[in-house]
Amino acid sequence: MNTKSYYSSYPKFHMAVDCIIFGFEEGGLSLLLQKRNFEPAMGEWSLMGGFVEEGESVDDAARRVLTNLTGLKDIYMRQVKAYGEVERDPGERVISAAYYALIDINKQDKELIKAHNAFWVKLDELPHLIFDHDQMVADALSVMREKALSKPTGINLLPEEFTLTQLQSLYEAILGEEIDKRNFRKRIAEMDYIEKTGHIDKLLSRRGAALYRLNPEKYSKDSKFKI
Amino acid sequence: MNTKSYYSSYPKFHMAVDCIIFGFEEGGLSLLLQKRNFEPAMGEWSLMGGFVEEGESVDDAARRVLTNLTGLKDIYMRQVKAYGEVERDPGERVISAAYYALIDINKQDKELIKAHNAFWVKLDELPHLIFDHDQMVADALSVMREKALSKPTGINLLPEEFTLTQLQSLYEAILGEEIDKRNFRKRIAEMDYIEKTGHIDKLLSRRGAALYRLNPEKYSKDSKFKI
DNA sequence: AATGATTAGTGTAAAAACAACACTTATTTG
DNA sequence: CAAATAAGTGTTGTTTTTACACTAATCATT
Repeated sequence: MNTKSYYSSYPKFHMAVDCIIFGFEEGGLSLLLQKRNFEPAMGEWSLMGGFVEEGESVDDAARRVLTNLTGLKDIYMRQVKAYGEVERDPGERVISAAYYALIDINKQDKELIKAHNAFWVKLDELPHLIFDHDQMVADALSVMREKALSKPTGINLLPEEFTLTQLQSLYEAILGEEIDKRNFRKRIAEMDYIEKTGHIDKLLSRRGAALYRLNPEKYSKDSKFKI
Repeated sequence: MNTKSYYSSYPKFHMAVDCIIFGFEEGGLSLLLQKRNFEPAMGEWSLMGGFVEEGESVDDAARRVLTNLTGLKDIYMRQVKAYGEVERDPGERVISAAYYALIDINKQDKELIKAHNAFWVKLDELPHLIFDHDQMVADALSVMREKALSKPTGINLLPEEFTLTQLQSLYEAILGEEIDKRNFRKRIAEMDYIEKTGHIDKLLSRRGAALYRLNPEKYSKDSKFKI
């Protein structure tokens, strides 16, 4: 019996991924958006997306789209959910899985971004996006913030060794709110896998600041983290 | 220009839904599983699934599968995520979105279930499931429990008017752990949208117990709920 | 009528977590 | 040597969470 025939009577659909690419810089997050210079919805703003290819997992498609646009590889991406309304894309039916990523706003291939007519837009200045992309962004933000509260998130955007001020800025950007410095440091001090390296940074401040790193040997999925 | 042609060069995929149907009864949750009497993976255990049809949203496909199996309509279902590994179904490539639902284990169409060769299995006695269905169940449980901690969940499984003991049993089943009675009642007392009706249940206990109901007019998405 | 069984209903106190808050220190620059 | 800058540090009050045990009402049994 030919196993390829079990499902042949069922319909097939275009499957896409849409990437919510958050860019971190001191002061807040931005989103990498595309001003569409192609149909459909030419001239409007949208997330960066792409179609899943034969023989490619949906996760891999998301990674490919991210790499094509930014040149970055091996970036943590997480699926938010799939969006499957019939008319979500008015052109033709497409089911799309949304993924988010968080990257350093200064570490991507500017040429590639320009070639795709993509721009960084601050989170609090977002234009209206096509289709259900506004919803995708809202969902992704909520998932990412939820995660950031209970797992170290985005530490890979900082240098290998970082100051607590840098770490706090990262968290303030992700959460979109200010954090009390003393309370923040108290909480970090409880996590033994974020450890002082003994090195001192002399570039970011006059006084100098202790450098820390995340010790991957001490960190596991069950390690406690609470901001 | 024919809008139907924008995407025509991209591949298409079978799109399925898999339903994690939790059944509530005093004492714990069960899962409605299918002992497959068809290929592929005949004889093995799996979630109840189905293919998305032309002109049908993915959400609607999940609702249809639930209705076909249980006879139940208008049940809250929530998507967990989409699963898109290339080889996840060894027969042929299928992308699947997982949805969970929580229903009353005594309120479904037993004939339909029998016709589908489906059975209720206690959560702590689950067999190994085919493909990535174990992962789907784990993910769904985690999403549902997360939700139950911050939103009233499953109250529709109780009678219109219910006792606090019933509500506590529901929550103990969902969370899979015992809850302190006094602390539980204290927390419920803080939610003004769960209100005493003034009626007394005389069936479930000798003493009789005050009946409560969820007042939908007082309840909104932003209402506080914390177990 | 009294006893036993069953489930409903109730409060307190200790511990832990969280939130608010301001000054001193080290260093560089002018 | 004064000014500027960012790092670093504790305490206190408030809120939240947890642990814990007895009385009340009713029905069934004898």
